[in-house]
Amino acid sequence: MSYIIRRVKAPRRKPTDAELAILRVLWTRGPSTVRQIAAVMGRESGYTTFLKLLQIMTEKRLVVRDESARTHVYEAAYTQDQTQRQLVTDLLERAFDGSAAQLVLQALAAARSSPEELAEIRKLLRGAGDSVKNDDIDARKTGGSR
Amino acid sequence: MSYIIRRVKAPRRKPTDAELAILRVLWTRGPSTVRQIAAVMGRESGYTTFLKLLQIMTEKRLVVRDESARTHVYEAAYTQDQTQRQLVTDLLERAFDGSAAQLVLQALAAARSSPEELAEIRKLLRGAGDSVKNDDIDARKTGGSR
DNA sequence: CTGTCAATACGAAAGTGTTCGTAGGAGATT
DNA sequence: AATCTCCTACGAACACTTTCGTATTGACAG
Repeated sequence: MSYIIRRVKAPRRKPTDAELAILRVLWTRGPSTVRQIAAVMGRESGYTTFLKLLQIMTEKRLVVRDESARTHVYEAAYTQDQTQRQLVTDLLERAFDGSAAQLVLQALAAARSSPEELAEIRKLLRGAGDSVKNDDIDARKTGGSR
Repeated sequence: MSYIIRRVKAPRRKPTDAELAILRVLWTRGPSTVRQIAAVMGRESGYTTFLKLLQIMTEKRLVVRDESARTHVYEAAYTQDQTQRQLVTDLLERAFDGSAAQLVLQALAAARSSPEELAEIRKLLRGAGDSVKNDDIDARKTGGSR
């Protein structure tokens, strides 16, 4: 007798480009309908495209769907922090051999950070001391983004 | 009269997963043959897969092929630094709204950096002063990676 | 009840990425 | 020359992502 191996819970792949774009809307706007998302993205025409994507994302458990009302409301299943960390971890091992220092270096070079940002990063490093605890960092929030 | 728009030079897309894996081999080993790459990756069986990928990468100008000998030798077209920066830039705007500070934060949280790495990052920040010049950073080299 | 509007569900098409089987050529060995 | 081995070239198959056309359903006004 042979068994078919069935994956009970998807291994949580990283979101694709289009999916990430939608997640960004959900993170900034909060729970939203398909139409709202399409509107924010300035593609009112491609309504069904977003619907389809959100259906797929629901299957992948990237978003949670509230079906109580006739018009469904979607919400990101993971916080922006969680997803960002996942993506950074992925990039770290795919292209940086796990060297966070090298990645930080490239980030600074790529973004030409403002003095404010540099100061903030210094503060974070100082605060982190010598061992970084994830929860500490989760609690902290960065003020302005650009 | 109407003209067909022809893209003369591909806009240099970012390497895919499989492509990046091959590039990593080329960066560490230097110019290599298909067989060498397949061997390093422990997939001697999938020889033609790597050959195909390298042919595609040659078209995309991700690698340069030396055809002078019967057995071709491939070399990365861009340095690891250049590619890393491209990938970081991409991630930065796709998932971090351009906030380098936030990305640095997540990198530190994700990697649980060693004290040595943290010290190194601090040094880089100090050296960077208030405005980061890319060339400065290019010149500098990080010692150990993990 | 019936028509209309807006929303979901579904599937097909097009593009890209990855794997692999097969063909054919060049050089070495017998 | 015939054969064997290693190499490149090529195309097909498969999976995944994105887009879009069409069908169906539910709510509601008339």
